[in-house]
Amino acid sequence: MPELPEVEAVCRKLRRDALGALIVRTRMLRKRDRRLEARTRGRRIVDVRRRAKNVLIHLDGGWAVRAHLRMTGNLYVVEDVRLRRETVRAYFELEGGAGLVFDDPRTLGVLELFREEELTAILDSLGPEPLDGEFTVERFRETAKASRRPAKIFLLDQTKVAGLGNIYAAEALHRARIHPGRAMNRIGEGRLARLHLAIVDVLENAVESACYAYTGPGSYNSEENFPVAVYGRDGQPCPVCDRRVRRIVQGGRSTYYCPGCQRY
DNA sequence: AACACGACCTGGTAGC
DNA sequence: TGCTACCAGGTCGTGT
Repeated sequence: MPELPEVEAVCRKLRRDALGALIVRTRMLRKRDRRLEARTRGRRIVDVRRRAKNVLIHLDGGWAVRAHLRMTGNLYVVEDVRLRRETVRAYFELEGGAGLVFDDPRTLGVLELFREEELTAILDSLGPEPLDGEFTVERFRETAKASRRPAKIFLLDQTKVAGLGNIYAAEALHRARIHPGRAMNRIGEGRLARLHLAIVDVLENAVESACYAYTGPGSYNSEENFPVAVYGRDGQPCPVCDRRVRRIVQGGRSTYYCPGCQRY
């Protein structure tokens, strides 16, 4: 489910609710996660950070948990760890009875334990963070020039820009008025700069509404929280020009765009 | 380098 | 009501 803004919201909530907490017990309900049980017990959560769509839970002693929520994952703290949802895949029982829960109905998410040094090596392959200074127009232009891929596909590549997913890639292209099928290296300087700005704007707005509105599973990206212009609005009028939004398939996934606003 | 596909999984919903 | 088919916010690996 989550793209950068939702993952950011998750991280902020975890910092608020779990920072400094001691993990007294860990229960992994899936075999493939069991490796984490022994090594997380008795450790304290010293930091929670985000890199791209990864949630990084730093523990004392130089360990870190990398959580990737993929399509349906969610991480949150419950006051009473004994109150459990069906779809919970893992929980870290915290000192005092609260629980840090990894909820993941579709079980596509990832939980991994690393030494801090290993973690940095893995995260280094990701592209620049769009809301940090490292995502400059120059850098964006350079990678764009080197790629003939359609814009939408390019934006989903986490080594080019970190954190965009299917929704915000579509929204950024709409805001920049660029057709999702346009080859990256054929977009002119001005429009490229516009796209760069659109990515930052869309994500900043979405972070704001995600952090404000995100309260638990299934509750984000509803129309009130983040008014999408095109995503999921096949056949409905574009809020800018009133033409009907279209759905196409790129790389096996839906792309929504407005044929009126977004030109090649 | 790009593309097409399948794999990983479960659940919701539209249509018959 | 009950079945089927298709859809889903992500990523990785394989083959062409």
